[in-house]
Amino acid sequence: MQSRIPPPARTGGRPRNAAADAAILESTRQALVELGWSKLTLGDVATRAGVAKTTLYRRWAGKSELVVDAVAELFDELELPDRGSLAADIEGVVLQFAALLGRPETKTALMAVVAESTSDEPLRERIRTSIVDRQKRLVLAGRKRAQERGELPPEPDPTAAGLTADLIFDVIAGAVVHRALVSAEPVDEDWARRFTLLLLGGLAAAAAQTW
Amino acid sequence: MQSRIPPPARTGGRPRNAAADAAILESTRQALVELGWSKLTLGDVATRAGVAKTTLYRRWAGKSELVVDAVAELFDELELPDRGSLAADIEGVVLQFAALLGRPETKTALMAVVAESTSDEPLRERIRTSIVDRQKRLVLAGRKRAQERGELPPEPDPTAAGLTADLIFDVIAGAVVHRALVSAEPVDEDWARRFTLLLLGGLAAAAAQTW
Amino acid sequence: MQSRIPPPARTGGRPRNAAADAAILESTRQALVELGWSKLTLGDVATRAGVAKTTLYRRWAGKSELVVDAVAELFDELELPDRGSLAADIEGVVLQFAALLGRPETKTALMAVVAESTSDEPLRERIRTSIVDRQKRLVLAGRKRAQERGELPPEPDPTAAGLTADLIFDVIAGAVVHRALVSAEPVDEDWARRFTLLLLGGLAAAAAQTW
Amino acid sequence: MQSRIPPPARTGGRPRNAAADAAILESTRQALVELGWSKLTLGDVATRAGVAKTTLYRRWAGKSELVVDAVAELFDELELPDRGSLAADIEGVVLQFAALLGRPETKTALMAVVAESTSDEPLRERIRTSIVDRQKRLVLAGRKRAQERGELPPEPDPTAAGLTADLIFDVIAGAVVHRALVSAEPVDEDWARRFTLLLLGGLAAAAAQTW
DNA sequence: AACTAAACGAGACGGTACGTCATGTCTTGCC
DNA sequence: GGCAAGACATGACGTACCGTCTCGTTTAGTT
Repeated sequence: MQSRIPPPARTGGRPRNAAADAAILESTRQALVELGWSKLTLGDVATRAGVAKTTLYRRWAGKSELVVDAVAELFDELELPDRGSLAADIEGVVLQFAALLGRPETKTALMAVVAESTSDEPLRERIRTSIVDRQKRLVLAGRKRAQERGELPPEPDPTAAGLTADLIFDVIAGAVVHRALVSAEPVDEDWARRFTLLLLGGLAAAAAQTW
Repeated sequence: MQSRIPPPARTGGRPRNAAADAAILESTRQALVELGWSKLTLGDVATRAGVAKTTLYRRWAGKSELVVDAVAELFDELELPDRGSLAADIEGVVLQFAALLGRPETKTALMAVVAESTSDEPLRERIRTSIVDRQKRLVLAGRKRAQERGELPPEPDPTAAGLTADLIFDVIAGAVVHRALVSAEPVDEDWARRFTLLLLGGLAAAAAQTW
Repeated sequence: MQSRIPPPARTGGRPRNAAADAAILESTRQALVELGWSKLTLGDVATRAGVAKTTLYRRWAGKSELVVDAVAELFDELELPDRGSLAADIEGVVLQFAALLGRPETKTALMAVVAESTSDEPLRERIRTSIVDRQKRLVLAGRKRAQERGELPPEPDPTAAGLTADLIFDVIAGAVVHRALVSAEPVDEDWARRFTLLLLGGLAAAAAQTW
Repeated sequence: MQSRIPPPARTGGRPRNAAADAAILESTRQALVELGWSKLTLGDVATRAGVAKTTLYRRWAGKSELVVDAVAELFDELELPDRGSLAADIEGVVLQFAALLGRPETKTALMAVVAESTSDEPLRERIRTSIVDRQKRLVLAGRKRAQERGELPPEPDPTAAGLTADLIFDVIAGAVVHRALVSAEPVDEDWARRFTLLLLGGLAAAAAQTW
């Protein structure tokens, strides 16, 4: 995944300061918390990072690209906890994801860049690769683990398996995001339990059908 | 819900031009389609509407408020079709909602104002009353109709009923939005059928438990 | 002479603040004294004048145009003193002109805008009308007065008269500017006397020839 | 006169590339013609000369110094032609000087560096030695030759001689510059003849006085 | 029919941020 | 040590919108 503007083919010249990247991304998250998306300015980010505006523009094409990168780093910490059962694993992921969305930089930035991406195809692509697909791995890993535990039967048809995984993913991610950001209600243990119950029940019912 | 700035108590003076409101809202939607949220400017909207900037500011407090109103009008057309069964009704709502989200002005505006609302409580309130609650009513109406048909048992506990309705609502709206805007995959009849199957199966399983 | 950007044909709208013009021009001269031409910035001028940068750009196209106007105001104070004889009048004008060129805002600005004008024809035209031609009037007025006094014969041939006036003008203005700005030597009473002697002697000799 | 930054005392290391100097000065003149003073940038000059910016800064302190050197080279070609009489010699110098000022790089650069020099004493000094004094020598040489021819009497008082030479120099250089750059009229043979007539007549008249 | 008070268009205004550009310095690796 | 390449901090550029303001001009509904 390449979202920063790459340095020119190295034929000479002073190399870019690697520390600046980290400082810029951290400052971006900080500024997002304090100012929100629409009041965040690249000049301000540069100042916080102790870096010139030109340095920032040399590496990122604009506000959206920078924010996507800054937020994407946060999604690296998501992982599938092993809580012993499929239901518990799902609850764990839901709560972990909700905790991430509860952080002000994430909640503000995520919706804003998605909004921008509705009229910017490359940006949508970058969001998908940098952010969204990291979560999809969790769904696949969770199913694999459940199958190893014998909680789920092996899926013989790979096409149907992919469709189901996509559906599950949209349901989980969509419900949690909607609950947290649109309904603005807490995603607590109780909600996670009820949601997991609904999801697993639905999957069982669906598995009984011909898809 | 009143989001426009109200005219002063009428003691005389020229009344506001009612046609201007419609022109402004329509121009706002048009501009959203062409420019997206971040490049939409109020000056541009005023020009398109053939109206002075002052006229616009006399009636709305800012960009977010204006866009919420402009988009809210689109949600007026949502209604619960009677397709004969609970499953068919849900599929109908899903497809209707997806069709609305397919329009560029809706998709852009919805995510953008939600993003702004993460750091603007009054705005979130306005979004809830103008937009979100219009959808939630469909869930409630759908359940009522299903109970009348005998497809669902009456819910004796109003608290549990509310919790369930909220959960269903977050799942439906969240999944459709995520599919349409983030995954950027089509919400077609097939997807709607598979999603409905999952949802109803989950509800049945959940109803068998003590919530 | 029109060097400011004119306001649009008045059909409505808030009128320009006339006081701002004076404040801007005065601030420009002040900044020229302190900073010199190349370090003068329009943002700084705007700040000094207590005016927004946009106001400044609404009225002038750029640095050169602004400085020409600012300096041109200084040339309004030049006038032909009546000192009783042609020689004394010339000496008076020379000293007056030298005093003007001695002011730091004039000396810096004049050469700089002339330099810019070498690759900017409209600017040269503006300099000529706003600044240079004001001085040429002094030559014509001086000759007229000398003719009334009987010190010079009436000039029957208008073409030759024009040529002579242009030549005199280039000699006077050029010599004073060169002495003051390039040689950087004082234009004092002694120099003025010697220069006038040379000029009048030359004119008398030239008048004896067929031009 | 040394206006380039001298290389460090030679203790070893790679010597400077002498060809680069010529390329830089030539590129400077070229860029002056195309861009004018204010739009000329050192980075652009370096690129044209096929040289790194650092090389340029290693040798010159800034834009003014570089341009003075670039233009000074042009003044090397000035010389006093022997046309047989004082009047003809003066006309020849005037035309030669005018031809130099007619070149766009000269006219632009000369005024610009003089403007900068009004607030930069070392720069003025450099201009005087590199450029102005080259012209003044022509005045002195011309007088010497005229005295040898017997057209002018020997000047017994060296102080008065210096004063007169300075005055003549300011008058010639000033008038030609003003005619060419400010009035923007051609300095042709006719003008040169009329100007010389005026000057020589003035000198004769002045010589008749006690200075 | 005249009065009155607000709406309206136009556009100036003080601000703030934009994204670009030039300056003069620095760092790196090759000659 | 010179040199090409290019990153860097700095700071001005000229533009675009912001939201407010000041005009002169409608446009009702009173009186």
